[in-house]
Amino acid sequence: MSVTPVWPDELFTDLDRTGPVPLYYQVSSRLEQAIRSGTIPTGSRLENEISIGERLGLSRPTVRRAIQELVDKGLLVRRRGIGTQVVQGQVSRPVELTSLYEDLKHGHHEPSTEVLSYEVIPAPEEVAEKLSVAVGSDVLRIRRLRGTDGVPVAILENYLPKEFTDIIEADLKSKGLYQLLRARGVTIRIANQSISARRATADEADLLGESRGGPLLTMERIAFDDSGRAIEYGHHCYRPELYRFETTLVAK
Amino acid sequence: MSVTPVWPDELFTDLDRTGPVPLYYQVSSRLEQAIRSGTIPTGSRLENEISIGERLGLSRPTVRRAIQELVDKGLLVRRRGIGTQVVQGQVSRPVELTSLYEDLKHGHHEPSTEVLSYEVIPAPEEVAEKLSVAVGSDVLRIRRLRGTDGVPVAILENYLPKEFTDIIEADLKSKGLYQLLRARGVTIRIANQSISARRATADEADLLGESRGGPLLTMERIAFDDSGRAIEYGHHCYRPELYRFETTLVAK
DNA sequence: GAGTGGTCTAGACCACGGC
DNA sequence: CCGTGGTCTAGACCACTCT
Repeated sequence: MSVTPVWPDELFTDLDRTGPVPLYYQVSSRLEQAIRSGTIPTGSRLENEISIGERLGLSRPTVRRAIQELVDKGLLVRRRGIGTQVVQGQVSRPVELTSLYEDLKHGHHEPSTEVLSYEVIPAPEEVAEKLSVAVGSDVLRIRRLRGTDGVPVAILENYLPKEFTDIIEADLKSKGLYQLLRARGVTIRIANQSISARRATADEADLLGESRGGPLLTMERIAFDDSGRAIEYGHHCYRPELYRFETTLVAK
Repeated sequence: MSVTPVWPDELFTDLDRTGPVPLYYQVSSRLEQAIRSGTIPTGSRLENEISIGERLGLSRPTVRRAIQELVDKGLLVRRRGIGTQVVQGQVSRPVELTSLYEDLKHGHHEPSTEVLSYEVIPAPEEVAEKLSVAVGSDVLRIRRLRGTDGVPVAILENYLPKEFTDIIEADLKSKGLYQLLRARGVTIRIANQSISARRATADEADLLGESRGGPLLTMERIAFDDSGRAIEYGHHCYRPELYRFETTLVAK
């Protein structure tokens, strides 16, 4: 029974079966759009998976996969014997594998970057260990001051293996580090992050316009490419009034 | 060709096809165990999905799903045309949807809890909004001091709707909040978290044994149950030398 | 060309929740 | 009891990478 609420049929009329975009992705992204825009209201129930498949001309596994994507994002909830519901009242905003630059850009702010230093140095023990290179071998060290709308937000300190020394210093002013790596054919696949806090040093406080000894939000990250090779080790600190890490967690 | 490294056949000999545990889960958890223990070395390649399926007597989708679980956890990397590899050299430790109590317990520490206050109060505006209840309606407020091995680590402040006032104050000393909610039949499914930092107040500094005005790591969380209803709003602060949030991010 | 993962189909049976 | 999602099968075709 149940007055299964439906969406306008037009939402899914023109699925492209020839192009490179997977069907499940076309369905899930349009569904997500419809939910976020309110076209499908929060709390409403979806039809069962088989009916949806029939209406869209898709098999059940394909429909399931589309739905699963949104369950993983925290937009839908499935309960056996009950059905699938749009989660009530919240916007979910996951921590994503992007750099701060892209975070800010998507947030409709104007990011700015000042390159504080750009140099090749012998790897200190800590950095060598994180990047899995020999202590004392050449590594590229980049230190940047990142701001938004003219206000300093974060100090970014990054270390990369020496073959990346051809990253142009000038490019760092207008592009994110990950963007430059992608342009070089390097895709960051996995990152281990550790978030904590500490006091600002005098140097950091001056750069960020904070009081000396004031609290800073810190993030350490080691990023790996497809093959599991360590590409970047970063140690960043943020002004806590201006930045925070937001996550949506979904229990399995 | 490739010298496809294999695992000992014994690893997967006794799959249980009758019990309630899904086959893909049996495979992925044993595979994970084998990787974490080093039985399958980092960097090694797995056989292709079809061969694995034949060896285990499973269909390809089932094998794929098992592997996908570990890809999502950041233990394996798949590349089209190449194969599946164990990621090199790292332990991944995701932020999970558990409470601090369970985090500490799994970390082989002895967690302790002191209930600082336990009271029903009229909901302040901020709390009412987060829990989607009327301003001034009754909410349960719990404030706890969490320590490990006798050292204070965090101050946990939680708000719950009034129907949870039957959570026994005494139970909070020995059990986590989520554990108590589960025992009441409430499953936390989705949580929105926001991590940042700020100065400690005098009160907080005294409780945590920190210097006044020192940095604190903070986490705000709203947790929802299956139906999307807000169950808990929490505002926690941690001593940054003793606690941090670790995540493994995997690009899709 | 050979081998790999990425996607998709059309069924099947089961477990769980509500009636 | 019925309807739901959860799992599983046995195929198929395609895109990509390496040789």
